[in-house]
Amino acid sequence: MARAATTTDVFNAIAEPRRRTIIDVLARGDQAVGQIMARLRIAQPAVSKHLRVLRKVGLVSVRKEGRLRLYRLNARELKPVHDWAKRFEEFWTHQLDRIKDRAEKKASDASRQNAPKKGPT
Amino acid sequence: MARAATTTDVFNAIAEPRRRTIIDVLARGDQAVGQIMARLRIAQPAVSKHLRVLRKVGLVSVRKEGRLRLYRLNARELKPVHDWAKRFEEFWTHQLDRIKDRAEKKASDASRQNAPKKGPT
DNA sequence: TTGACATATTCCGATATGGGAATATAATCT
DNA sequence: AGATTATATTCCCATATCGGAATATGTCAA
Repeated sequence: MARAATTTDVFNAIAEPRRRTIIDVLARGDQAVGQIMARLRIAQPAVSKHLRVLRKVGLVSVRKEGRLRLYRLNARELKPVHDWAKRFEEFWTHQLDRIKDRAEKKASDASRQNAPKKGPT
Repeated sequence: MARAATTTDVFNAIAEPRRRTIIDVLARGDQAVGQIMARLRIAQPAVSKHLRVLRKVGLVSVRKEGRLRLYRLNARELKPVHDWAKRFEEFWTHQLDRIKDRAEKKASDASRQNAPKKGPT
């Protein structure tokens, strides 16, 4: 198996930094491809390709207006990312000592399970 | 240019679901490769390879204990992910109407810039 | 129709992937 | 030393990537 497609899920889609930038740009309001192109300073086909990926994972939607394609962010698709990352928030917001202690305790439990030779205490 | 390496940054590293699972497992305390292997139900070389990626981006560190390699999560490296995703939190926590309105307003500004022909109102 | 503009798609190539299989390294035991 | 256990590395390959260049599609204007 090779690397999962970028269109597999949101996590894969946002791995590419330019796609995150596009998301940032769209967060300020719907934009046409040309505008995104201008902000990102990358060629038009590249922008279209990135937008396609974002569309496939549901992060953006398109609407036609004249010859323009206005893209809209569907930020709710980012919730899984936020939810997942949020579970680790305590690791940098709380003072670290308690976390470290807890981790060390569990760690010694773990090593005891697999390496009983290296006696505890 | 091809796709960025998985070791380029945290966003690329966590795109792979098994690596996120490893992170989840390590969040409960340090673990040896064998334990991770058991939880993920994937072969040992695969685990080692994933751990290598996580190490390269600083998400985990290793410590030797006998023949074991105990891996520890360095969750603080996930802060950028959380910070980035958090900026969109309002999009799903607040009631959507205001957000939508704001987006639509900006959108019409945008389209007016590039497509004055399709004059609004 | 012809032309200009906005965007999408196709083709190309260099590159990295992730898993499996085999092998290497390291630590420990007998 | 030899055997066993734990983990890492190497080799292989099918696959998808991202950007660039070229081209296709679609919309509006003269």
